Amino acid sequence: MGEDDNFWPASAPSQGPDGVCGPCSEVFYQMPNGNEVEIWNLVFTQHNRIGDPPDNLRPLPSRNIDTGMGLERTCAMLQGVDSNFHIDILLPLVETVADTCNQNYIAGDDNGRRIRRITDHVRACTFAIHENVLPGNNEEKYVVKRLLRRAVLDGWQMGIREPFLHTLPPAVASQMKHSYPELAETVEHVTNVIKREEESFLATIGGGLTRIHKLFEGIHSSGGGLVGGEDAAELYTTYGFPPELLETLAAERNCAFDWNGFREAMEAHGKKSGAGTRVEVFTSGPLDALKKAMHGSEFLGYESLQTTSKIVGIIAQDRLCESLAENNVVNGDSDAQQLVTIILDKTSFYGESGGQVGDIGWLEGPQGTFEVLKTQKEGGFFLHCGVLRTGSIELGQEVSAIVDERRRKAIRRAHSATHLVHAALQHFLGKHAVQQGSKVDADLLRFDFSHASAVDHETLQQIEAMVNENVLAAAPVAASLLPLEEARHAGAMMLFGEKYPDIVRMVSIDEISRELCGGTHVNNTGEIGLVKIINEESVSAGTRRVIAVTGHRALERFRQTEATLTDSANALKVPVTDLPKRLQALTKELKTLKRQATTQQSDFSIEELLRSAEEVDGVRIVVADAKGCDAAAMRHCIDQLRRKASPVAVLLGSAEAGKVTLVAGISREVESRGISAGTWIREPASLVGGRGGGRPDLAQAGGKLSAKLPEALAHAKQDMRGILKN
RNA sequence: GGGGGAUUAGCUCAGUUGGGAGAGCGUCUGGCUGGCAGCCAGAAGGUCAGGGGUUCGAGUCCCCUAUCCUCCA
Repeated sequence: MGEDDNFWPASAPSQGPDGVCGPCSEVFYQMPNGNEVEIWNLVFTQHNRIGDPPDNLRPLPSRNIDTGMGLERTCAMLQGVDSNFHIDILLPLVETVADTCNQNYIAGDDNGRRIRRITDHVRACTFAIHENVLPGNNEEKYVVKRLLRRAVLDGWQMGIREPFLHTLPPAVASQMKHSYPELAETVEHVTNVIKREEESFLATIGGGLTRIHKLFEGIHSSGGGLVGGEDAAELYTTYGFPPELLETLAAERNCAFDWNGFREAMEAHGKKSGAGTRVEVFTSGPLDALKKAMHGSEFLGYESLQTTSKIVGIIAQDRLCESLAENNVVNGDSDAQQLVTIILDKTSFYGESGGQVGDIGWLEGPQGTFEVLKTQKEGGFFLHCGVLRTGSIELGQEVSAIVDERRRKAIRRAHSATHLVHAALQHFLGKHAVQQGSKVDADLLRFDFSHASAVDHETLQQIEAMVNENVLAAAPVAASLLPLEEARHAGAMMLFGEKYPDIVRMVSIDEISRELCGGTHVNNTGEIGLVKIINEESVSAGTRRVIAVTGHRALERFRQTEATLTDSANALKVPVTDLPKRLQALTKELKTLKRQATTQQSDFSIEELLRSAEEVDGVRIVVADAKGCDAAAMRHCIDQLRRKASPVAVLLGSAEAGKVTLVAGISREVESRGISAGTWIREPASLVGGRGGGRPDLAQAGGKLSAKLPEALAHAKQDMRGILKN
């Protein structure tokens, strides 16, 4: 057989993709009804495909046999049923789904397929959410979201308009309880997550429906009977409105749906999105040579902050070099170009990882000093990035590698505080509030965790109180190395998606917290000093973020706040405690004054203006300098004139330091003679060096030549006389 | 990581050649009223997400930032 049938991935040699591949043997079973089912595939992985043929299959250094047998397919075979969904542990679930959807399950029809899809998706999502993979916007989270939405859509197409998926996880948990009893523990949480996602998607559909109504109106008014692929793709990519649903709605209105156009548009979108430049931050070229020579640097930073180490690598401008001489010395600030990387055989510098920032410090050699500005970790190597400050250094020299102790201590405080915050969040919000991301800097920590809604002020205070209670308790902090299984047994916090080695490092804070963590910590929580949560916010749907400060930074913050308060109180000449009351009174007063000012301004002289009015052909013309009024006040004034003295044509202007504002308004009777305020105002506006326009009944303009205002007003008056006489 | 969109009253949202910030619901006041969203009249409530730019003039156009939604990887 050819590469089409007998190769994995199918047709890989000629069509790709690049990568490992090989010939395979597929095992088929013929069902009693004559259908053939593939139940097993054996892949003899032996090639690395590079580029197009010919001669594009290179041998792999080590070959292997990868084999997979479909468990459910085999069950179906052994149980003599025609589908995975009809085996003993899945059929009951299929039937439960059918009940929930008010359907009789008929395997062969459209709804049968929908019911099976819902069954599969809700089962997958129950497990995923149980493992704390929540529906979200990227990577595995996005997969969960798509599965849920597809299932809701299937429900919608069977006439369901309410959330229903969330009623199913208990059935999944009970069906699977023999092998996965732990599902029962989280089933309530899973239910809530699914319900929220369902509601969100139904809202998306609802919101899209009005938009789609407009779309159909457009299609009908232009006489077309086709929903364009572009439109469908825009609705989908922008608002998440599923094309299948749009097609159904189109059919109801006798419109066809352009699937080809849709797929083309989606492909274009995929290309545009995928075209994002993914630059390698660190080209490991020069490191590769080192990696061949040695395994990595030894890390001693848990025990000490200073080592005597040998320089084993120097990388400058992306190349390995022998030495740095005096012409490499940098004074003052350095840019990224000038950064040099030093690699030592052993070091106490912590390399940025696990959210904890790298250390800074100094390397002191016999002929020179090197300032380490950041430390990164690449493979097993610690990269000391920085600049040469004095003298010279060269490969093979011994240096004193000294970590900035004050900063390291601040980082340790923040890191241990992070563990305390994590524990407190779980205590008050529930087990689901697990870490999603974390950044630990000097006396500053940022912690993202799963939680649906904002944490209210009171709860946040309780969390902060508990953290500080644990600080005051001066609890001992200890780290130990132990097998992964033992750590799991001890109840250590582990994160989904993290790959842990067989031997892990567990950081325990008394009985308060146990986490697998490679970071550096205080010996005793009392060293943290104080933890102050300064912010709580949303990162994206389902994820919240808290930011907290510790130690010196906490103290600094209190000082600043205090200074701000004192300054404000001094400015208002009241004691600090009276500030809120005083401010409230002031804003109220300000508001009243403002209102008084505008009303006084606008009816400054309605009567006077009317007296100066000139009547032409039954219309009163009012043109005046409204000294000091802004546009809003003049509009108000025009309103009043129109109300009191129609028919009337009004043009007011005011000038102030290099700025002229004109407003013109005419009453309805005047407008009906074909006269427009917008046209009227044009000439005077150009006289003051500006332009203007507006609606027929009200127009606005402005310019810069304030000295020309009288001339412009005179012109306007003359103009209106002329217009009215015609 | 990248593409598209959104952000206007307490809530749901209107607001197009750029020219007077609106509706419904809710709140408050007064009056009418025999009910389950009772009726009428009136009022309060807005830094149009924030910042910059273009313009005589920006909720509206351009740029940046923040947040949320959405699709792709």
